[in-house]
Amino acid sequence: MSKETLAEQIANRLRRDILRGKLPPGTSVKERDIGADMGVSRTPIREAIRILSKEGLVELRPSRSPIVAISDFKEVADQTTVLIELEKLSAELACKTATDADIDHLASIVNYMSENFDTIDPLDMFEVDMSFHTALASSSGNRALAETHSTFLRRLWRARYLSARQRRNRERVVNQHTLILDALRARDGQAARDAIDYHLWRLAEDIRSVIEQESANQET
Amino acid sequence: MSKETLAEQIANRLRRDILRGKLPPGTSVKERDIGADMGVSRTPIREAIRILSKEGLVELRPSRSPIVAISDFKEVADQTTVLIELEKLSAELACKTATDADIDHLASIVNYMSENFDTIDPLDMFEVDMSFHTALASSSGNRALAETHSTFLRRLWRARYLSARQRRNRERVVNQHTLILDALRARDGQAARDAIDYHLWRLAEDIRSVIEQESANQET
DNA sequence: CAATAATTTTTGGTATACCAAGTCTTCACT
DNA sequence: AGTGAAGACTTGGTATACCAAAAATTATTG
Repeated sequence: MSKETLAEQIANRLRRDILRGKLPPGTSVKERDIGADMGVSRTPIREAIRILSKEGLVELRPSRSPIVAISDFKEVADQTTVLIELEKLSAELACKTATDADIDHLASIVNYMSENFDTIDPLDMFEVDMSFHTALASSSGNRALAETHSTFLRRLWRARYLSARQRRNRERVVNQHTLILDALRARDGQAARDAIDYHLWRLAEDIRSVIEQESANQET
Repeated sequence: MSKETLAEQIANRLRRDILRGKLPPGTSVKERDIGADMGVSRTPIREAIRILSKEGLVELRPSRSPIVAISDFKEVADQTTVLIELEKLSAELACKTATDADIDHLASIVNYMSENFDTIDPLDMFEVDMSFHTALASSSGNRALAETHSTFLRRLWRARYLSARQRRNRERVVNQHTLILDALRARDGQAARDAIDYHLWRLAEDIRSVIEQESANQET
């Protein structure tokens, strides 16, 4: 039994399909078709589409089928820029407000990654990586910030997912996470900002290369 | 004739009522009642409520009437923190990307404020002030940033509105806007960040005092 | 054959109806 | 009078039906 509303379930399912690439960008999302597929009426589907629209995953067009958002290169770069800024702020705030439990939690994530980083499945590793950043944002104690951060993290999920798959040197990630954690432990806001900046800047580069490669393939 | 969908019109109307205080925090927003008042069915109203919920103006509760969001003090402070960070980023980016037209537009707003700041109605002045910040975010050339910024600006609308009404020294605002504009013209990203930081920090103080005062009244 | 007008179809927007899960009221029983 | 159970009512969630606008298609005409 699920306590979620139907619309939320549908939103979750559609979100997964979009992020995993089952519904590639540009695909039209027709209320009736989806409804027929999933055996539910248009109403909750409509609502689910609105949810995803606010998350930036689908694009609403007046009197036209919504489509899966096409993330052109600049769009992704822009979103990454915002994400970095939000996470830097999170780190800085977390230096003041993070509890010992918060830090322990982050440490355990880093630990897990470092101990398993050559045996773990890349996809699982990716999920763990995400959880580190989410936990960091949460420990800022600023709910609005954590939520907005989470939204951007989700929008960039696909790009990050693709870039994480092809990345070889995961050791780098562990080291950088450790740096962030150290700054947090030292309660050094500026150091934390710098560590995040450096870490995510590398991410941005990875994403850039993936997007370029993907759009190059699409031209073909 | 309006090109907006009914749901959007309703959302706009409800948003205005909430921000202007006609629907004070805690008021329950019942689909059927609103529908009866405005002579429309529940469907678009339901959708409007979802929109406002994503904007943080109303709070959805499982199996319960949504209520107008209660903005406790920390919540507003947190949102202000995020807004400041977003606007600092906007200013920094704008130093690189703003076109001459963008800067001219901002300059005209500052000009208008400076020339009319003792004759203009406080409310209109407030709207002009808002447009300055919105225009600044837009000239960053980062759509995701501008949209998120706009969301937070809107969430804080009521608090800013209240603080703007009681503020006497609007000259200060004009001066600070001029500083921001100067930094922009000089394409000095750091100076722009600092100018924004200083300007909005004052705003945060104003908001703080208003909220404290309001919640004090509410205790009575 | 081309262009355009008419029509059919598709699709989102809105209204209405029904249902289930709470909430509140009321009334019976101790 | 206090307590609790039953039922009426409120309210959000979902399904279905209808409408209008926009696309796509077909027909018509030069």
